Amino acid sequence: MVNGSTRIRILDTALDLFGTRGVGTVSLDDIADAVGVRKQTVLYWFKSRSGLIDAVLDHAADELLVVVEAAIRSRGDEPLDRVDAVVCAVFRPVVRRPALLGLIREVTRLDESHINHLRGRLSAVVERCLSYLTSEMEKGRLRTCDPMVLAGLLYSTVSGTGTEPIVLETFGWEPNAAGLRQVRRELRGFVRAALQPN
Amino acid sequence: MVNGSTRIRILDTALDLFGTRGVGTVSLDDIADAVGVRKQTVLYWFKSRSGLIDAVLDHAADELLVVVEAAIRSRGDEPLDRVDAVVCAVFRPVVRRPALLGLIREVTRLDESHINHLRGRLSAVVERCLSYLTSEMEKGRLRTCDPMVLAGLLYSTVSGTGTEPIVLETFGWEPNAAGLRQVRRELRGFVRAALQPN
DNA sequence: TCACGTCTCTACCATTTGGTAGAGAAATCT
DNA sequence: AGATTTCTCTACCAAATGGTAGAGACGTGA
Repeated sequence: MVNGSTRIRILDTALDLFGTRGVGTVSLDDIADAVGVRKQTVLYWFKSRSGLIDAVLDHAADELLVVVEAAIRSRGDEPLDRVDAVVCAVFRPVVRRPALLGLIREVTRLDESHINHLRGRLSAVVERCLSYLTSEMEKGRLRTCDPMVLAGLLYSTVSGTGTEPIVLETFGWEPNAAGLRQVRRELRGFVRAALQPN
Repeated sequence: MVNGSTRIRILDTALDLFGTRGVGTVSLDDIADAVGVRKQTVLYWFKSRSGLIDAVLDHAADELLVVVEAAIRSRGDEPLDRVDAVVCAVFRPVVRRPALLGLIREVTRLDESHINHLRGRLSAVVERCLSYLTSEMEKGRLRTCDPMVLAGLLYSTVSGTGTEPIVLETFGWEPNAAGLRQVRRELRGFVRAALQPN
């Protein structure tokens, strides 16, 4: 009953492949090869491709939740600082594990059942963010707007920056450590400017 | 030598399917079925799957370029208004042809040759945008920052909003005409606030 | 009328896909 | 030791994939 190491390795590898190449284009054989195992071993641990996808989504949600929760609690009272902390927190996986946000983004290509699965896992954090944004707007400490759409915009901006290095390269950006810091700095400035109360 | 109608229909259908379901998960049979024709007809018009992909990317770039070029010229001198016009212009396909931005976003999943192909088609517009942003920043009429990264952020924000309705739904958004207008309004406000000179 | 280019079709093919069946090694329990 | 559970393997399979070969229908120009 122990081990789990093979299972975990499959999960990690699948997350990377799904996130970088897209769920639909990665076969069980691809994953098995990358892990160094046969496809049938993958099917032993996860009863079907669809089951594996759900498990990987769980895995990704877990990783993301930890990061975001920690960031929300970390910094003081000022809302711009808190949002900034979350932005930075979400930006970290962009550097360390690009596949993570790439996978979340894949949600658009999945079918209803997987979408609902992931939604269930993320709804708690979403609720927290929304009520936080709402209350700070009411206090006049954030630019007033529709918090729901604002949250979506924030997500899009951060996730797009992280998951589309190729697009940024088209705009002339150079993909190295210094470039990444630069992108993060501008991203924070952009978000800050967009949220400033008027 | 005339006709072309079948070719165009294939191109249009492929754009829609590639853009909404992802390039990697759409087969030639899928496209042929949707057009109402056999796979071999598709392969008559485009010598291979890869050739079709390039042709579809061209098709998409054309459609996008027309829209953006028109918007850039359309409005007065004030940079915030111009950027706003471009945002609205890019937002229109979001409503009318969601697959268009979805396809552009697929670039991340494509291989080098297709990426370079698309880049070649879009580089002119990108250059124009960058030099415009730079000059307006120098005149102090836009918030000063790295124009390259700013352009990337703008793209991410608009494209993310348009291509991830499912994510927005997770935040509670309702996908109907009124909801779309709401999203566009907030998006414009968000961008305006982020670009305001300080 | 005949030849030719245009367009779509049927018939195949080798490869890859997700998935099943079940054998065999190794550890764990009794 | 013997029995059982855990884990990975080989050997298949039916369906779907991108692609080739080539026939036949169609209109157009000479």
